[in-house]
Amino acid sequence: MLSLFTAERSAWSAEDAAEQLDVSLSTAYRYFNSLVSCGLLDRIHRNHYVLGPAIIEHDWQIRMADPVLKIAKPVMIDLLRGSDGAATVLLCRLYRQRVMCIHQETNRLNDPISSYERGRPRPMLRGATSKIILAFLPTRTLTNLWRDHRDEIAATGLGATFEDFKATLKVLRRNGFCVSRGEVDAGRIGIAAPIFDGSDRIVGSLSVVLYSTETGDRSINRLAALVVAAAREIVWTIRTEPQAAVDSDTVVIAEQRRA
Amino acid sequence: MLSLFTAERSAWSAEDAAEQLDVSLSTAYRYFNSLVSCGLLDRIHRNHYVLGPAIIEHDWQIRMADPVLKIAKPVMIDLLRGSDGAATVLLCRLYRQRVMCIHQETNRLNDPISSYERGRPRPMLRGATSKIILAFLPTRTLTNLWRDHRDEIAATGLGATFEDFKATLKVLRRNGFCVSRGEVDAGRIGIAAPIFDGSDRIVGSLSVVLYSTETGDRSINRLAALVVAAAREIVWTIRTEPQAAVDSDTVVIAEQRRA
DNA sequence: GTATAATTCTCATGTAATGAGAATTATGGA
DNA sequence: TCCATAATTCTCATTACATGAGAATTATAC
Repeated sequence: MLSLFTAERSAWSAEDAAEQLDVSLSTAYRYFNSLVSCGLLDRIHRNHYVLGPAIIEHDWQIRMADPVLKIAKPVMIDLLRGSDGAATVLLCRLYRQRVMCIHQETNRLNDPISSYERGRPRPMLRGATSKIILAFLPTRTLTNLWRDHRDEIAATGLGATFEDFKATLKVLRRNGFCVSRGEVDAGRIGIAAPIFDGSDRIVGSLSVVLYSTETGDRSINRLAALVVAAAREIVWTIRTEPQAAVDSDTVVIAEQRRA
Repeated sequence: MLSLFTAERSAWSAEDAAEQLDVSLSTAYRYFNSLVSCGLLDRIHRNHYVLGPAIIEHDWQIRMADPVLKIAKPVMIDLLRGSDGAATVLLCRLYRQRVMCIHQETNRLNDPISSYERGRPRPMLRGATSKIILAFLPTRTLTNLWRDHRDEIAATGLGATFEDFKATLKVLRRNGFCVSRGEVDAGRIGIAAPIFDGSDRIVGSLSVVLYSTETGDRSINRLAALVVAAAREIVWTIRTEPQAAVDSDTVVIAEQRRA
């Protein structure tokens, strides 16, 4: 039911929801009432239901206390310090065949470098942030992607055939990081490294976005190494200390490990 | 189930959840699996469940497309323009006997004036943002608040007896806005006006937070009038044009009405 | 490779959801 | 203030699903 609500359609009537979900009107009202009572939806006006305050509250909770973010944030802040000029560091993840930004740190608050925003779905096939994830996806998933998006894959230059596509990704995989130029936002360079879960499955990526005009090849190489190291640190910490991430001493522990 | 997850306890095991919810272990796993499959929860590690990516995504959707925010944002931006010096404009709402910030606009991105953050629960009894809401709560609700928080209410100076408490709120109500100094954040002044729903029930407030040192009495009076007018505009627009708020021309309509 | 904790599955029992449509309520306009 | 009407809630027979207990299976870390 919650997935009815999107940026394209932020409000629903009970009647429209009933039709969309193929349930009766009274069932739709029941669903709405149930979700309104726990705050996930809100009724702003007669027959207008929207996403509710519990979403906002839980998002704050994630920002404040999510174990993965607790680990990743200080690492991202360090990475930002290691970047010259304007930079944004992104932590993104795979979700629903899209790449979504989970957290960012930037040194340009007043003038955003990147179109990535927390929660915003981004293209799966463009940009270092996404391509480094692609590189580590299982073949089965790539097969599905190829079947559904072959024209777009070809258009991005990732490969005109499935074999080419896989070969391109294999190179990225061997490389361990990905550099892209202007694929999502013009005049930007993205450098990204993969983030894995405890079973070595790809779950996301860590990336830095910079202005092309401020970034030479020497910087790119230096930063790529920093990004890869930072991503590894995040992975390793999550893997070995998931419980510590829940505790309020996490930042201290992470700092000690880095020293 | 979702309400298990708070800033204080961001991760749960199935066993702890089962105990907390007074259900069997297999039922807890079922709940977890159901919520993980729709993205509201995530499993970050063996036996570690946290809030999931759907929350982040839906929060982005709210920020992008919520009908109330679409109406309120331009009004808040205008109000910010009418503020001298450092200022933050807050849109807050009542939720679960707390006041929660829904949106803010500030001219000090690098140096936050206010401890209010989107999604963060704030005190119900301190600060203009909350007190103007209190002023318009039904007596039944005030009675409950008095019963549960009488010492704190007295400590804030709102009233040593229930009658005093109600009298204080009546003054605020008559006033139509509230000014507070340093009640939530030291060295700050807050000026707030109420936001009502379509049936004239209090649902939130619009406020401006400023540095005390930058703000004289003349400014306060001028801004109070601006805040009250802005809040009224928001209320009126939501009430008369809820459908328009969903359409992408909302901002245009709101601008035309103000001209 | 293996012990063990975590997780999934099975099944009998118990509980809740659903749709259709009547009854009630809230709202906006005259 | 009144009233028509859309929105919402309620009722009830029917249908479907949830639950707990505990066995079976899987994943993980050493």
